[in-house]
Amino acid sequence: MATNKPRRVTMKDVARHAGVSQTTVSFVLNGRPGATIPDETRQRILAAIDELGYRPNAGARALAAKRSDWYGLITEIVTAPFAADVIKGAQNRAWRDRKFLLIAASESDPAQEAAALDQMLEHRVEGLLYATTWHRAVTVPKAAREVPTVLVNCYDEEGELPCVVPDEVTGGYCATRRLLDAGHTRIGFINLDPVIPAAIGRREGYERALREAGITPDPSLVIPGYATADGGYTAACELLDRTGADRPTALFCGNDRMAMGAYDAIKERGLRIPHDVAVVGFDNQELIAAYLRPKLTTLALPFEAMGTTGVDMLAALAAGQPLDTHRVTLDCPLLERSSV
Amino acid sequence: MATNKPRRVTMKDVARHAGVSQTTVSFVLNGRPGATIPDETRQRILAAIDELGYRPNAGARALAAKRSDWYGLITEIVTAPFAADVIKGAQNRAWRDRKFLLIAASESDPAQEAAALDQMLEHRVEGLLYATTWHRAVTVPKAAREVPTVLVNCYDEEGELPCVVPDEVTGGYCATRRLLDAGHTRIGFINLDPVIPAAIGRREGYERALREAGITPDPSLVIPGYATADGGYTAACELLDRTGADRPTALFCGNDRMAMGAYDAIKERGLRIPHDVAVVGFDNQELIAAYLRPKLTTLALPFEAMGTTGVDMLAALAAGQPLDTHRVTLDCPLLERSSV
DNA sequence: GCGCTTTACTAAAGCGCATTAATGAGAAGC
DNA sequence: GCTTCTCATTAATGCGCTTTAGTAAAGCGC
Repeated sequence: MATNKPRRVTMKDVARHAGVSQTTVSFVLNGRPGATIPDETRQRILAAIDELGYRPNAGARALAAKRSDWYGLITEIVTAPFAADVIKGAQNRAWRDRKFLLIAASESDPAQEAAALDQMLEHRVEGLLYATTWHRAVTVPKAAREVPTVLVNCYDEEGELPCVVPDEVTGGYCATRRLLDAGHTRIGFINLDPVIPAAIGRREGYERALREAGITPDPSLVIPGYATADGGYTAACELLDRTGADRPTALFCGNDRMAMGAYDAIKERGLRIPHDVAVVGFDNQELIAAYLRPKLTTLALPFEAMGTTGVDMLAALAAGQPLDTHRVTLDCPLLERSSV
Repeated sequence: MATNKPRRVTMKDVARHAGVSQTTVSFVLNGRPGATIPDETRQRILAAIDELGYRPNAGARALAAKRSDWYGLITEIVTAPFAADVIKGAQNRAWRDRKFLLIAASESDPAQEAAALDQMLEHRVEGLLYATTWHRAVTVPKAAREVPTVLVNCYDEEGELPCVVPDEVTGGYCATRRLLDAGHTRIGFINLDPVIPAAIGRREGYERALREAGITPDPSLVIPGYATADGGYTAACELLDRTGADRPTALFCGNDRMAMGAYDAIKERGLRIPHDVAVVGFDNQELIAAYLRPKLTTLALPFEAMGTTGVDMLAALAAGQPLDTHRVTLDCPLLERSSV
């Protein structure tokens, strides 16, 4: 059933209704500099637009102006709260610049990712944001080179593409520093998988903070664990079952889920948080951090800020400006709650 | 600095390179039925496309074909995990139909919402999905009437717009039924704010399940609470502090956060889950439900399914087909864990 | 060889807009 | 009264594509 479409109002209709040419309408709409339009005419045109309910056709405009006003955002998994924050940040900044975000989830499937990328390029995106849920090296599909691209929360091995990533070192430093400031000197560090950037960077920050405080890092206090509550539980048990002065009085956990497990281990032993053992987490997962008892002091990854910064970098690149920093790092803010 | 753009390859370039007309290239690309194109020619054209790295221009295509292939999705808050699931479902289904999703967050700000809607209409979306994070009545901006619109997880008071919502009644029924099947006869119901659809529907289901089991619902067992862990804790205390046979042996909680609070109240009293008190939650918030001890049996809201169904309804509407159901309800699946 | 159909292809119009070059009207200058 | 200039406006072109209305050539039956 071809439901005879009512044919949308076009600029020409507006022009006729206002008794001017289509060009004049276009000038009014785009605030053409160099074209002087008396207020009387402008009002007449605006009135016509209003009366007819005219809406510019973004596609036609893009075609004629050779600007799409689109940015593409490819993210691994839409569902992850992390990804959502990146989207939020990017979206807000993009709309501010009157750009639109074309969002696609790759769902970690290369085929789907390639398809998404194709679609974006066919929509003539003026730039591409490529975001991951966890900080790591990625291989970006070649097609992405056709357009300015910024990596968010990841980087390419070759270092060819600009990126914006969290400052893991400073994150580890801040967490440790917070515990040192609270008087702790034996600080256990339940780290993530030691080969990933987060684990490497945070450990570096952890050790730096200790050295600055005149403490020689004790490698036996750093143990890796699976990034789950169980993993945190197991690792915490190992640290807490040491005897006497050997036992840490504070734990810095690789993420909030691990901190959740650590809480269990601590409580099981009749120890109190933060009196006997202080805990700092990482990730600031609201549902965990804010609802654990006591509430968890943790560091947040700057997802939203990475989203906005990514768009800013893209805007610069798309405008042909050189970036002053090829690799931007953003701080991980410390969120004070009650576990230290 | 106008970095002289290299001018993209167009269909005309492909045509020239393959020694055919632009029309023929178009026919090949669109698999025109009725046009017969010998394989030899088709291959020549495909080769040319490949060699030149041609990509169709989606905007131009939309303009000429008068189809945008866009659907718009307006959601309250991108950040909420709920919204992410709707996006995921809608996105997947849309891509399957070779449609694209233009996603915007209204962030509960009417001005931003209106702006987003304008942008969508200017991009000539062929349909609109309007989604909320919690099931309720909404007032949709008038402009949405310009295009087929489906409400997701919400409805309009007038009942004019088609919608897809969770079946709260069946949800409440299933939860209660599960507890009845486990042998419980005094089931406390810590409900959400009694005026919202979720609370009303679930209570109806709760009472129906009881009656079916030959139990007369005891209104004193139903108490509303704030939708937080604290709210759940307070309500649970009230129920659990009743004496003897008056005390419920099972709790059905309005959401997982409230269940989390209820857990605390139960454990505080030295009662065990599920032996002394069984608990069923709602929402299936992974971070809570899967990590509570014992893991929480809960119902999931069908966000992803609502997303896909919404797109399906939109597709039907956009094709001019009548919907067989104006108001689609989707079941809330029960997720068995260990709290019953 | 004739008319007819089928096959393989194309010219041209136009989608709704931005943009360039141009034009007519009036004001200013002499 | 004439030119020159500014102001307000527009005709016309084309962005890259789809689609309609064709046409030239080949194939076929008789």
